[in-house]
Amino acid sequence: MSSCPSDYDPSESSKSPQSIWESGGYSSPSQQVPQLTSNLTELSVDHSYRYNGNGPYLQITEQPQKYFRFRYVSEMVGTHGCLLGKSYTTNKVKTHPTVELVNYTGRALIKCQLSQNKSEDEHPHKLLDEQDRDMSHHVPEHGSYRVVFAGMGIIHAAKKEVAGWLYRKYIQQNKNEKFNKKELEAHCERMSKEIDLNIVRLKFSAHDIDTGIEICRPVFSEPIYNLKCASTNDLKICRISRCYGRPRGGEDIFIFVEKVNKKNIQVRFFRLENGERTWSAMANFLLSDVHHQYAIAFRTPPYVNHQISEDVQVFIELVRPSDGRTSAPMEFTYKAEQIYKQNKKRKTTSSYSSLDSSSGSAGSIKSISELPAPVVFAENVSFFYDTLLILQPMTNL
Amino acid sequence: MSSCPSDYDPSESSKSPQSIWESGGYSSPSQQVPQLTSNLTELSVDHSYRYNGNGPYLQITEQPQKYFRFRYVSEMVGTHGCLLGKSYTTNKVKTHPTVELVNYTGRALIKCQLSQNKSEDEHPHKLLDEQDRDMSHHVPEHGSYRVVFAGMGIIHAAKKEVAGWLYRKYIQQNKNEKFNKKELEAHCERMSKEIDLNIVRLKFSAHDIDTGIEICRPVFSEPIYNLKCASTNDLKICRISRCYGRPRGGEDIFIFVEKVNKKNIQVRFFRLENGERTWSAMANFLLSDVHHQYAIAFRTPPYVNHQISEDVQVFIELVRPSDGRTSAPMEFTYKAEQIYKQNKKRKTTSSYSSLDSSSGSAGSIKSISELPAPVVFAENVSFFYDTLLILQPMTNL
DNA sequence: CAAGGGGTCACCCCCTTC
DNA sequence: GAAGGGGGTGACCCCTTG
Repeated sequence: MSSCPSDYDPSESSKSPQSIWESGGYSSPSQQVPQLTSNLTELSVDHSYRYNGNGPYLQITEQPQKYFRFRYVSEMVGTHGCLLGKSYTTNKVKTHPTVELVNYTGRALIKCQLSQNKSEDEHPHKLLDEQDRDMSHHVPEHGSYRVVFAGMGIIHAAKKEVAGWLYRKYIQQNKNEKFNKKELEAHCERMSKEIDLNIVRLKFSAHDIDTGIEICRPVFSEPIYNLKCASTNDLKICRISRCYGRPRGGEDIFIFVEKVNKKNIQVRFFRLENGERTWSAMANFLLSDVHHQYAIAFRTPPYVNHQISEDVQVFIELVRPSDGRTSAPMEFTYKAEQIYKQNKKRKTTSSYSSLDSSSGSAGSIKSISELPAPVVFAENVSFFYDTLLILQPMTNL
Repeated sequence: MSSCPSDYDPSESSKSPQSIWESGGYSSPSQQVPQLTSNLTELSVDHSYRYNGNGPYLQITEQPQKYFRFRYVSEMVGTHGCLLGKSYTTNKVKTHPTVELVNYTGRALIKCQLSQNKSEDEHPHKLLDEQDRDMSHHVPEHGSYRVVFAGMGIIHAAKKEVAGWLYRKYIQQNKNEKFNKKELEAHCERMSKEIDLNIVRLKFSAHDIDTGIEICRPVFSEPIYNLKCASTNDLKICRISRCYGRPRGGEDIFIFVEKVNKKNIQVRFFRLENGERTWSAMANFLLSDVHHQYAIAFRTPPYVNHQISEDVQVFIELVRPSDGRTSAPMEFTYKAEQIYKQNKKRKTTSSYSSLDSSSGSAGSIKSISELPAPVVFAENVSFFYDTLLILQPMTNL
């Protein structure tokens, strides 16, 4: 297994408790390939595709995009775009998941199916290709073993259908065995809860065109996450109420974010120097500061050094503890305070505790060029140069 | 009708296109009262309850609360609280909708049903009282004609069931008539769309205990709005990113709000002097500034006078154009700018157009006591007195 | 139309307080 | 536990833009 030449190594991912019920066989009702085996532990036909150094193998040359919206059948009235290739995210040229059969000369059938993420078992969701078939398989053209899977969609199975689907699958694969109906139902019910309906992988397999026997081990794509789910979606900071602050921290910032789970979200500040994170700190907020999954009010963390003599550019990102995933970072600047800028190192701590008198400003911004690029509101800038009116007379006193 | 002594006047509210299908009769399957009439235009039995100056009448002595969450049957597993009286919102003493039969001496049956808002027709939603019956009716104790309706809930009918409900209602009320099935279905389908499922009224009626005949005109409560609906719910500003700004406006503020509809929401600034709104202005924002129904980023409007010499306390409120309803106001302060405070009235307009150099502060706050009470974040205050550090050295130059 | 989105309906749970 | 709320989720239904 570890000798598989694919760049994706699924070796750590076949420990699902599902295996005994799912087995390794394919159960598509509409496929030409006969039922291969109903017991994965035997691996009786699997010997043929053990990679031996120069045998045929499948290679994914274009991974699918990482995030995609899984659609319910009821949403399939029109079209909503298909699964694109990963490189589309960077270059704007549309690609599609692509697989290549290497070291093979005969005719072959390349199939694509949905697999679970934590195991290699079939996923209850369905692939929908352009022709509205529920399973997608392509014959490579003569001479080329590269197959582009264009026009695929991921059809979200209804949650409550999953247990029944597992049950029927088991019955069909174990026709001769006897079983306790109640027990099997309960088991399928439990198993259905183990399947993550918001992550799938593409499983590509190559088959002899006549016998249907697998030519080599199947390959699995990188996981595809459901774009419309708060636990797997893309994290994003959409807007920020201000993108500068004092090194001492403790200031309130409001951010607008894409759907998050209040119990599974953090806001991290970090500094990047030569590509390395030299400092990081979590922003402070309570569960109740997460407003309906779409906005967060938090307190800025203090920077490592409160007495910086120059502005420090840092970044803010969302972090989802459950999977460690982070959002694209937003820029944030810790503004050097005037007294430290001018090398006045006098102690000022005592004045912090005074509440009764103060004059206020939002920071100590000396020049518009020090400000981070206005990532969200270009108009925010007006906020700064307008205050010229106020401070000029004062400094001229 | 206008001579009805009830403090609620429903005279403008019986113009629904539903009338011909719904008619004025009651169609509860479990009631003792026989079908009265199937044609409201006749009003054949209605003469009995025409108020003639000293006849009996019904009077609502406690209106129902204005906002209440309508629950689906599926949500009725436990209990989720019942419909309270309107005065509960102000005093914290629990009351319930209450009605009184005046100028009557015999025994009577007082019933409560749900009616639509724009017409007096029955509402597809159901009343659920303590005993889980789908209709509520109380007999007044001897000597007292005041009835307290406690323990009622409003059961939300499924939207797709409404057309069928209308259809069955019509069939039952017009047993002898012949009709075109297709046409009637289409009509009911259309009619069902006219019923607002997020507003109901309570309809109280008084009946002779033996004959079931109505003793007087029924009374209708003030409308009750579904608390969980973005077009009828309570508007609320939950949080604000800052509650002060410059008189010229144009500053960005983020607010967290309860569910709003982006096409049906405005942010209004206004000034209150001796209880009168002496100034008001709408904040500026685009549809895209409303973030997923729960947050709004807007630009402050300029105050009527840019050159105020003293801080001006105003208010911010949400406004829903569709029904004119507003949220509780939040305090906001237009801070007088330093130059005008010190009576320096020199022209400074030319410097507005300069972009290349500026030094900034958020305003010209001179004293913490000028700040509005911290409505949301008490800790916001630290923001101000901390800046003491920055400005003090500058003004002392 | 295609390709993306966002909102909504019902329903399902989860908290708090006693 | 019940009572009295509240928030989140699956499935579905729309709407913008080109």
